[in-house]
Amino acid sequence: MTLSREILAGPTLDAARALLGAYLVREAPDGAPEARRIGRIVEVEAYIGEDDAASHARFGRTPRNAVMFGPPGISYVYLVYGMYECLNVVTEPAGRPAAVLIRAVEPVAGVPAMRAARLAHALRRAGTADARLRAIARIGALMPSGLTAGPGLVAAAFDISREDTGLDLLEPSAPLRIEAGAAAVDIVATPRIGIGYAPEPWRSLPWRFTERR
DNA sequence: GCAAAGATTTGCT
DNA sequence: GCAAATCTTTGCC
Repeated sequence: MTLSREILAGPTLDAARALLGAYLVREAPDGAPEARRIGRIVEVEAYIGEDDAASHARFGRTPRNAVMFGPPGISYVYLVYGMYECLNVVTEPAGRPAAVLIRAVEPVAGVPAMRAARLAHALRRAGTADARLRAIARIGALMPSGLTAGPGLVAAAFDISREDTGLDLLEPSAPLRIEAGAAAVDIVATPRIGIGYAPEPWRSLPWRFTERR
């Protein structure tokens, strides 16, 4: 199934599978092609409805999650643990709160820009000179895939923040967008990460999708 | 208004 | 393998 508004408007589990293999694209602020960042989406999680005890929508509509109740294809970015931002793609028709969390991408283009953004993010948090040196060494040594191997890291590498909430990710001219790519073939479903607070059966539902490597 | 907890990542034991 | 870092969001008084 190739990515489209229709897919995102449909069942979120189908949308999540369709997002695997699609490209996350961040246009450079100055439009320089060599600084455009592109990543192939390789790990996602689905959050479906107000009944989903792991979803931000479990409290009903709130100021933070309002966009989840809106139309599909829109971005929802939230701050987690006071430190990292995470990008979601809203799914299902307006009125039904659901989204797909982008947990990891495989860098395709713009690796230097991703590394620079990861470093800038880390340096903003580093208080001491020693911490800054460690960050430079650690991030400088990362393989490209390591730059975007987690939801907070994807956001850091692509300069995604809560200000990016509400964008239409399917709009071809959007500065941050998702483009169709070669669909993932071999998909593995496992329980979602970091939701130990949720009771069963939510905690164990296989709503995390990765591409078998 | 206050307190608790969190869709994570990193560093140290 | 575990705890700290860090601050917003939400529930409750």
